[in-house]
Amino acid sequence: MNIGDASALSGVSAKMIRYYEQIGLIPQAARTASGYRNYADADIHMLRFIARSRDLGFPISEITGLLDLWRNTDRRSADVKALAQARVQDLRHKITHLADMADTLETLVRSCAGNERPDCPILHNLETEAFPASGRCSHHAGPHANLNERITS
Amino acid sequence: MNIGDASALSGVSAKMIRYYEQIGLIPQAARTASGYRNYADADIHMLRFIARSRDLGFPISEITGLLDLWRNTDRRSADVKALAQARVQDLRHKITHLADMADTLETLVRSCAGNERPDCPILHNLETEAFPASGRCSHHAGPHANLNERITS
DNA sequence: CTTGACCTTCCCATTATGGGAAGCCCCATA
DNA sequence: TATGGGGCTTCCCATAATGGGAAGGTCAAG
Repeated sequence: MNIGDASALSGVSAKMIRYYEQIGLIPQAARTASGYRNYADADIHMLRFIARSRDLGFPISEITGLLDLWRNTDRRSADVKALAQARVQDLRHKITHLADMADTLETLVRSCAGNERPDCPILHNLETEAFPASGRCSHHAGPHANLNERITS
Repeated sequence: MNIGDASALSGVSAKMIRYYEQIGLIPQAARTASGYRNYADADIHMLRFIARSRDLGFPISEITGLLDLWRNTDRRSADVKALAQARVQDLRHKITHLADMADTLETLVRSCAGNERPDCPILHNLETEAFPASGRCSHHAGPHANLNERITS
């Protein structure tokens, strides 16, 4: 099966399949004589597993471990659970952060007349709110600080 | 005042100050004879405004407009409010998405024994959950689809 | 005058994804 | 059989915002 079919069946774009192969998330695909990648049903299965993992917020760096556990029939379900739990915590953390921003902004929005006059508490807040206080921080984020995890809608 | 002082006073890293200048978010800084950037209090003010805007989740692309409104004393507060409202909506949308993922994962986590045995409903779900259904989508995200908005903690 | 702290520019890395070009391959239809 | 269109290959580029680090100039204090 060519990469186009694998893509259609797994829901992972051909671009991404090649990328996953390139970064070593999935093994090198078999090739036909003319160089076309060739996939079997087991590969589709794996691609779907990856897609679903991405959907649930796992970064690729964690999916490596997830795939290892998946393939290892001697795994301990506790290990899987631990990975998932960490992910949930991370998600909750991000949600809290976003909700804090949204709440603050919403409060400001409600306090703004939203008319033809120029005076606006939103701008006032942006202008004067304390900087060393508040949640602002410049320290290095952890390995999973990014939020671009299959959130495309 | 040199860039280091401007950074300390505004809370924006020197790297970012240069970057903001480079992409045109802020005007070219004045330079001393030897080429050092020179900042005045008004510049610090502007940098703080930007930092606070980032804190509240505004992407840089929107801060341009925010700065314009800030400087324009003929502005209508309605325009500011509209920008902020859109931002709130966006944040809520992202929160919903993350919460959906977290809830699904949490359900799976709760159903997993987490012991020495290999059987695990989490892996089972990742393996078999339908792909065309669920929230998976490959369509292009809008201009503000990224979630990397000063979420570093 | 030296030294160390600061500044400059330039390049690179990050995350996951898509766009697009140049060129080869394969099959169906004329 | 020839040809065309669609699929495949690799390679480079862009995204958003941020930091790291190197090579080299500058400034101020000792």
